[in-house]
Amino acid sequence: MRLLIIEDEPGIAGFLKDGLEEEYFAVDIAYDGKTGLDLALINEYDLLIIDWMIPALSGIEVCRQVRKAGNPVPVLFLTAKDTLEDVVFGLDAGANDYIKKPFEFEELLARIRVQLRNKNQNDDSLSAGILNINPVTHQVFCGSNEIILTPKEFALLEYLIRNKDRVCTRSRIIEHVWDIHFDSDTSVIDVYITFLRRKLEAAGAGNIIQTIRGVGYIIREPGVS
Amino acid sequence: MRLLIIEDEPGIAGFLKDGLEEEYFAVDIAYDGKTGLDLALINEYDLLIIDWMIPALSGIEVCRQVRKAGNPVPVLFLTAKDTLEDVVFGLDAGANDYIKKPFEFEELLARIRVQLRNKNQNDDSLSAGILNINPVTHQVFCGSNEIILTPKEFALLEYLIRNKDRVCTRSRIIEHVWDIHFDSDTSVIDVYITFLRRKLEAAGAGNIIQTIRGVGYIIREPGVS
DNA sequence: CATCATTTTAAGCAATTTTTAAGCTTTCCC
DNA sequence: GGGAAAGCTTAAAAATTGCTTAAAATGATG
Repeated sequence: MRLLIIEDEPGIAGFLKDGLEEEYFAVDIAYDGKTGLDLALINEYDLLIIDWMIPALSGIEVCRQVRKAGNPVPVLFLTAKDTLEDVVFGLDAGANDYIKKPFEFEELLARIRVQLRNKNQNDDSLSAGILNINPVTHQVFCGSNEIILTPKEFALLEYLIRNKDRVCTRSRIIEHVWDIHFDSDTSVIDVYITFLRRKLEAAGAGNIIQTIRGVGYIIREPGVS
Repeated sequence: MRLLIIEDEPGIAGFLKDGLEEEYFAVDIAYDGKTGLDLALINEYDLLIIDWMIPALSGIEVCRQVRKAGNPVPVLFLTAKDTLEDVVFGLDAGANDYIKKPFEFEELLARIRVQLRNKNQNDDSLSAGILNINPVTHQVFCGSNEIILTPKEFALLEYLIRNKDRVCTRSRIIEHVWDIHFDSDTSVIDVYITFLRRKLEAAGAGNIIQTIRGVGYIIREPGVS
């Protein structure tokens, strides 16, 4: 899951990036509104976290421009302000939620999960067939027995399942799971697909990851055509 | 909708103008190529109808100059000629469609409508009849069942559908899908058309790719003549 | 600092896609 | 109807892509 943080205070930005990367998000940072808007329009993020007070272009203006471009990405506002008018103003500009500074990291995480969950109209746990994964505890179950995955393995599987029944292209996987944005001839994806397939197969999930040659991979929900 | 007719025979020009104005088009007429080109460059038309044989500047030259100026306005050629070379020549010069004289007014009207409709198609998913393709996920559906295509097959189908109801010449296909810009006597296109037809037929889409002998191929939206 | 788990790189092999080439069929014009 | 040109089909060669494995790099932990 790929996030963009638009925040001018390096301390807060760095703290957020570290904390979110520990939760296996791919995180980009922009230190002013203009850069942030450019990044948000060029790349495809799963969530934007925008500070209200930032240089070059206000957070609210960034949000408005993103919406104007027809981009429905969830937006979470970070704000010191808390008067009702300001909140209304922000939500009218197209924000999905806001959180007041100072905030608990746990609360931020919870609100991020809410937004990402809304995206797929699912509850907290994601599933595909017999497979069940929990993004909060980072656990994976095949029926009743747990599959132990490394962080990268988990991130890849989570991305595939969040986008189940859709083809995930190699470039999108490398962007959203590895946060690599330039062309490269790495073969990490192949290797991790092999790792995942081996563990899933051993746990009795069968081979649910299908290859779309020349394009990418897909996990299909069985029985739903 | 504003049209420009470039046609030297006053009889035909007048007949077209009257008929099209009855259909609520705004119609300008130029009686020679030079005047027509000036008008086309100065004003903003939604469609140009150009006769092949006109004084001062040939129709094909007008078309080429318009394209050279970066103007993407749809161009419909009126031609008495119907040898293959001439049609190829015209389409390569940037024309979108052609109609042979003598023609039925109804047919001309239908072709005009096709061009104007194509103009405002900004939708993310492309379709032709029962067929639906998604350029983002590289998936193709015939109704509800998916058709698995290789990358080149997909690229070819996408190009044909993006240009549906327009003739796609072999040279344009080889340029846009294969990125080959020099003449070559390859027969890859034939082979891939065969591949595509076989897969589409098997999926129940019928034979929607029509051959225009000596020119290229076209996918027509059913229900539009 | 040494150890262990995780991640990345690289290389050989296998499978699929793409291209080439040849023979066959259809269409068009004389 | 006959010949030529254009398109269709098929099979096999060439090129590309993906899979797998092992080993090297990285990072975390005591």
